[in-house]
Amino acid sequence: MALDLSLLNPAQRDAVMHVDGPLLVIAGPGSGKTRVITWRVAWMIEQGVSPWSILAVTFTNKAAQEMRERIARVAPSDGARICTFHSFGAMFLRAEHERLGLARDFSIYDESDQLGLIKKACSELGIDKDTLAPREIRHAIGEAKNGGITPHHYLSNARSWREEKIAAAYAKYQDLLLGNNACDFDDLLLRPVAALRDNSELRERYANRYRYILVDEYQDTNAVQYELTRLLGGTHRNVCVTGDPDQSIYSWRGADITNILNFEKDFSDTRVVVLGHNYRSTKNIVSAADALVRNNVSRKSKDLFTDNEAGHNIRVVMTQNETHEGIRVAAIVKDLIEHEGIDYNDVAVFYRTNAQSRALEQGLREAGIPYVIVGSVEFYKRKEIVDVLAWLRLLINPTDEQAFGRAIANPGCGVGEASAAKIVAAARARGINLIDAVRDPDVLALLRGKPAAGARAFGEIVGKLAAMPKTPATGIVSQVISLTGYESWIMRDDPARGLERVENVQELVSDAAIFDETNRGATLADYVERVSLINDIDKYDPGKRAVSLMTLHSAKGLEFPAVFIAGVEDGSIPHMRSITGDSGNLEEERRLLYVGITRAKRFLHLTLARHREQFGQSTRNSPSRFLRELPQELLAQEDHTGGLFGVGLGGVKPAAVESLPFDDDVEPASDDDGAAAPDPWEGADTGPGLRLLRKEPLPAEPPRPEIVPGGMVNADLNVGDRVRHQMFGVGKILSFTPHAGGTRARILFTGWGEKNMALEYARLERIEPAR
DNA sequence: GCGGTGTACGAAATA
DNA sequence: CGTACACCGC
Ligand SMILES: Nc1ncnc2c1ncn2[C@@H]1O[C@H](COP(=O)(O)OP(=O)(O)OP(=O)(O)O)[C@@H](O)[C@H]1O
Repeated sequence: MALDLSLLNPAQRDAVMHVDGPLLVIAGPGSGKTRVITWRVAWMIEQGVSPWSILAVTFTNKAAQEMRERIARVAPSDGARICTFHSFGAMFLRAEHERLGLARDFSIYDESDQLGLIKKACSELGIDKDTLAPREIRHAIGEAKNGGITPHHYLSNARSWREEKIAAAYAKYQDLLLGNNACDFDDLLLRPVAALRDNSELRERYANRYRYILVDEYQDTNAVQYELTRLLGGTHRNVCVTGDPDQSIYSWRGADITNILNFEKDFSDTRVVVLGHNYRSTKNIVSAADALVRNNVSRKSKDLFTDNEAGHNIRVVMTQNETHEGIRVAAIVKDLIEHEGIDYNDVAVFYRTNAQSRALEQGLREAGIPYVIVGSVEFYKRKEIVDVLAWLRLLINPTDEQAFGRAIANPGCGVGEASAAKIVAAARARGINLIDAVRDPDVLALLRGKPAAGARAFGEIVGKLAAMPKTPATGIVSQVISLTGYESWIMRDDPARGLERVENVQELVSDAAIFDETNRGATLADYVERVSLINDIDKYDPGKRAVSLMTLHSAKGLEFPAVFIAGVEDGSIPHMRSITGDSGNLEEERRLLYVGITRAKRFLHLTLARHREQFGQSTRNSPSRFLRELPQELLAQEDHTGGLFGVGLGGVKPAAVESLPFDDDVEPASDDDGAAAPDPWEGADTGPGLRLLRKEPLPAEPPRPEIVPGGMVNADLNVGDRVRHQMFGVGKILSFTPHAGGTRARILFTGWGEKNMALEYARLERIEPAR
């Protein structure tokens, strides 16, 4: 148990043994930062610091989990809080919910919940979603929240009609969140920060509780996380932050690299430790990474070196398309396993976007290579899972209208959007929650026919579920599935993929079971909270021998003996949006590749596909510009395209490829560009020829038909008339559209937004225009 | 009003 | 290609 500090180098030891006062550890990749953090915590505990007073914040749940385990192995660390910023926020809000006017079991809204709420806000405010896209509003709100700007603030700074609308939507959105007893991800940080800032008693209490604070990946903290760190640690100043400006890859999420650059100013007398000795990778890999990142101009130069052997060259594998890329990767994996003593576990494949995993998976699968997707296209985001979770969320927080809407629609029970809205409105009006509302005879009396029967059935089920014990979580989860008949509904609703989706639902039950197992005494609320904060699922079989697939972003902090980076092409790495758009940040793309490269211990492969299917059509790609920045003598190029990529990268002719195990492939003859010739199509489409073909601006749209065709009962309605609707109240007619068997009217209702309805079904009542 | 169906549009990364 | 949503029939 005792720590053997001789296993650390002098710089690492300095950092580990620094207990009181601010500490900044700038750690190059593979320099033992993780080791330093875990040992430092262990050291503090050994020095008599109570684990209870330690707060270690990591960036991902995976990192938190790993750190918890590693610390537990070297010190009795029970009681230390090791978590992400967001779970700290959630914990804080739960503990302080009362003083913050929040229900204890508030819901945590993810992006799609947010979008739903924003749409609702727009609709209630009469904001047309074609003029102002809900996504844009969400983006604006996110940005505002990251900068700590309140709706009120936003409005007073609004410079345009557009910004005023966004301000209104922001305010409404915030209201709706409140009404639903919900927080979005940003609120999980913002609300604690506001509370700690405004309440010194609270701040002192928390600062006293957490007398030692560690923040990992500090280069990727945003303004709010920075504020939180200062609020908690500003007084006692026992704050240790670790990070590497060269590995900052989250600026798109508001991460601000100046947080780490200014740490020394924020905390005077900071002890600074720089770790530059890489213990992870071969010389060739370290040199390549170092050469690459030196191309970043806005960067403080920093040394990265290693005593490890030179190792193998970096293989640059050029393939024809993404399928071919998958096949080649699989072939090399097989070769590594057969000839290099590498195990499946030792191999990782990284890519820029989740969508790229498909072809790689296929290649591995067809070669019989086991793999796992780490942080996959999030399990908890699949429709069938979201549906079941909506039921769970509703049971925990019966004021959650988003959850209610989803639960009542899935499985479909004959209650549509409008009837659901009616129940919601009735609940609001009566000040009761949604579960009570849907079981209230007076509320049910507002509906008739199919919706009424459906709502009654729904109410019975949800009532039964609400009465059940909420511990353990698994019981309720399976009850939801069986009582709602969810699985048979899926099979009926989507026969093609029904089976797969049923399996996913089953997997959710196992996930809950694992949760119950590892968190004895935890409730359904705990499970729902965890699910809201984590988007990856506990796999059954963590020790499974398998190749890991993940995005470059989720690779941060990990290491593997053999690494593949797929799609090293312009447009992918760097991503298209960073090349074209002005918001793009090429340096961050370079850092992303840097992070990927430095995950490799011994074998590194960069693969390229000449063609890639995107949106159903083929694109042609050039090698990543970053390849030219790597020392060419460290690269071993392998062309499996028959010269489709043209001349070698960086102007160096491809070296005669060493005899490779895969040369017996039949390569289709190159049917297009020859080796040195420029692509015949490239550059041409920007020529003047095409510009002449540009379409003339479209003629202005013909005026909409103003008058109702067809002799309906309501035929005397006109655009602009005010009408009353049974459910939506008073509204104004915007337009009519003829359709088979009658007429539809687009009507703007106050408080409900725009609705499109068939006149023969909507029992509209005309109100005399007030003249 | 509900639910089925056709189509227009769209995906960078994560808590 | 896959999905979200607008549209239309009942
Ligand atoms: N003093 C040391 N002597 C030998 N090996 C070490 C030493 N310190 C760390 N290592 C090894 O170096 C590797 C990288 O360490 P670690 O994962 O802590 O790096 P890191 O700085 O967290 O990397 P990154 O910032 O890239 O995530 C690990 O395999 C670790 O065991």
